[in-house]
Amino acid sequence: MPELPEAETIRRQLEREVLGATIARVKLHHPRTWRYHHSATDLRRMVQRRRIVRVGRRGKAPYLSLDGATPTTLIFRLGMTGMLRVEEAGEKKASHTAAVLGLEDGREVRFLDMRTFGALIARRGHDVETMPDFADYGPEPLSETFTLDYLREAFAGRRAKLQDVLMNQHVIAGIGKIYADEICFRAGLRPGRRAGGLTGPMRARLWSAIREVLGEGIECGGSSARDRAYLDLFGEQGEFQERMCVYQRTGEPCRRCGEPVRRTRLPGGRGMHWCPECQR
DNA sequence: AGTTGGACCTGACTGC
DNA sequence: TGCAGTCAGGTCCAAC
Repeated sequence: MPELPEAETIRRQLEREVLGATIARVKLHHPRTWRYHHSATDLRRMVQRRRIVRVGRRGKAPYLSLDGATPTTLIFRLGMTGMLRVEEAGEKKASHTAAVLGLEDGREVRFLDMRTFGALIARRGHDVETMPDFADYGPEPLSETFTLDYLREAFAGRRAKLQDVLMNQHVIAGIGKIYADEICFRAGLRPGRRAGGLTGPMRARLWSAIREVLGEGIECGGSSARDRAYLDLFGEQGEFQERMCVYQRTGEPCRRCGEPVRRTRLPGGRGMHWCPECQR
């Protein structure tokens, strides 16, 4: 599923492909894609006939900064199955094409979204930190604002599970289930333990693991673990799944100690993958 | 405020 | 073969 490394891969590819291009027209095919707007027309008007002056990302969401009389930002909420493609206008559209941005040069940015958890959101202005989507977001884990001190303060008193807190976008932006499992493995910590109970050395290991694992995810161009998983702007798979140690490896030997990887699913909760030997 | 659990979706897979 | 049930897990929202 698209998490920070996948979103960053998309951002980098988009930057190369469409920075400076002008969006000539917008076609919205699925009503859930514009559900954050009063109407499809409202969203279309905010985005059409504008030039892309910056390609950014906050957490799991790539976005386009658009110029014009009123500066505007177009945010891509990818949800579970949202994907972006850049293709020639004549090329056959994939099924589940939810929206299309037609560029002046004849290419299209296509938004695919099988489960329609994703959305396109246009906001006035260019400062995403003040937008309701991101105002309460935690720091970018690969930026300088994400320090060990921040991690200590943000985790203090937290009774929720480590996995849940890692995935909480208000604590740290950009981590989802796949990378949460892999980060916990790298840090040698069980995803089910309470986040507030970590010792100083544990937090230091976790801090390093977050940055290492997400950095490697980006180097690999993201992960395409499942059948219908993430593909990049050109329909290509990422490679991080080949490096994964626990996610979706239930019963397979731990890459470090050989013990079978365990999967725990609490009633009502998400599944957690972890090594009972390597993680405490 | 923090935490939990359900709802939103569709397609692949499982078991009878 | 068919068909109900389960699972995938990002985000929002209601309830404690």
